[in-house]
Amino acid sequence: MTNSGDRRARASQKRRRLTAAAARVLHAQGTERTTLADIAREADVPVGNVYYHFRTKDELVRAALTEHRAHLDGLTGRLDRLPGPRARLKGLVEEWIAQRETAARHGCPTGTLAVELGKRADGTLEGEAGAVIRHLLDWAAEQFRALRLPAPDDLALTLVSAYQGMSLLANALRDPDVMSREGARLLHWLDSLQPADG
Amino acid sequence: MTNSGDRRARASQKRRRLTAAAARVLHAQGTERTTLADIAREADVPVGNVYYHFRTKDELVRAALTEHRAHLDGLTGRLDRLPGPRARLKGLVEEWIAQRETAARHGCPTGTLAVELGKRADGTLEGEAGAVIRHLLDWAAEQFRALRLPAPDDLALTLVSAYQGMSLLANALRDPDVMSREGARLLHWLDSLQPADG
DNA sequence: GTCTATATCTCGATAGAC
DNA sequence: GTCTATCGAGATATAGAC
Repeated sequence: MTNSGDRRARASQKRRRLTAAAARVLHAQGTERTTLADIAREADVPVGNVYYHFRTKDELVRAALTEHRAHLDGLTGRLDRLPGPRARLKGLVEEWIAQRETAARHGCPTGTLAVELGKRADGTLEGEAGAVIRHLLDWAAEQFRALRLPAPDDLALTLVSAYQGMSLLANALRDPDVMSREGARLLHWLDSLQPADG
Repeated sequence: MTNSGDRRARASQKRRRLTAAAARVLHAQGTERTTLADIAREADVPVGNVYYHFRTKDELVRAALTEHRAHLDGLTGRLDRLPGPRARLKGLVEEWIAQRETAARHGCPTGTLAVELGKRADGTLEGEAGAVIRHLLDWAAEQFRALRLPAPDDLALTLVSAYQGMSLLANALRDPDVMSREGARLLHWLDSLQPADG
C-alpha cells in the first residue's frame, strides 16, 4: 500500500509537472505551434512518456485550462478577503496592471487560448475556455451586485471585456503601457460608480 | 501588348481570388489550421498553382492582412463622409454591432490574427497585424481630437480596446448579444463625452 | 512503470511535364 | 502559364524492449 501510494504520488507529481509545463508553454507558443516535445522538455519528462499520463495532446490542453481556472480561483479567493466589493474589483484591476509585461508578451492565457480553440472546425474543447471566462464574469457580477449597482451583469461584461481588449492590444502592439493606461482608467471608473439609490 | 496585358490581368485576377479566399478562410480557421489546399479550394485554383502567385504560405497571410487593411480603409472612408466626428465614431460602433454574428462565430479578423501571430517564436509577421490595429487607433484618435476632447489617444485606446474585448468575448461565449450590449454602452458613452472647455 | 524507436500521417514546397 | 506528382520535414501516437 505504501508502495502503490508512492507510485501514485510519483506519477501524479509528473502529471502535475506536465500540467504546469503545458500551461506555461501553451500560453507562450499557442496550442498549434506547441509540440508534445516542447511540453515534455519543459517538464523534464521523456517525450514518449507523456502518453502514460495524457492520452492525447488535447488532454494536455484541457489540463492547462484547468490550471488557469485554478489560478483564477486562487486570485478571486485572495481578493474575497479584502473588505468590500469595490476594493476587491480594484484589486483585480491592480493585478492585471501588475501582469502587464506578461500580457504584452503573450496576452491573457485564457483569452488567447479561447481565440485558438474558436478556430477549430470540429467542436473540440469549444467553449471550455469560454467557461473559465464566464467564471470571472460571474465573480465580477457578484461584486457589482453587492455594490447595489443596476445591471451588474452588464458592468461585469464591460470590465472583463476591457481586460481582454487591453490584453490583446498590449500583445499586438507589444506595449505594456497599454495595460497601465487602460488599467488606470478602469480604477477611476470603479471609483466613480455610485448605487442608484444614493 | 494586349496579350501580355491579358495574361497579367488574368494572373492578377487569380491573385485577387486567392487573396480574398485567404482572408475568408484564415479568418474562419486561423493561420495554423488552414492549409494551402483549403485556400486553393476556396479560390477554385489548383493547389500546386498557388506557388505561382505566392512564394510561401506567409505571403498569403500577409495578403490577407492587406485585405483587412483595405476593408478598414473603405469603412473609415465611408465614415469620413458623415457630418461630424461624433457621428463618425458612432457609425463605427454601429458597424461593429451589425457584424455581431460574424464576431460571435470567428472574432475580429485582425484581432484574432494578431493573437496567432503573437504566438510565433520567430518574429515572422510580428507586428503586421498590430500595424492594422494602430491604423484604426489613429483614425479614432483623430475623431476624438476633432471633438476637442482631452487625451484623444487614450480615448481611442479605450474604444478600440473595447471592440477587441467584446469581439473576443462574443466569440469565446458564442454569443452575439455581447456585441449588442457592449455596443449600446459605447454609443451612450460617445454621446456623453463633452469637450473640456464646454 | 519508464523510455526508445518507429509507424503513420499531413502539410509546405519543388521539379518538371505539358 | 498551368497543373500533377512527389519529396522531405516534422508532428502525433503506438509498439514493445527493459
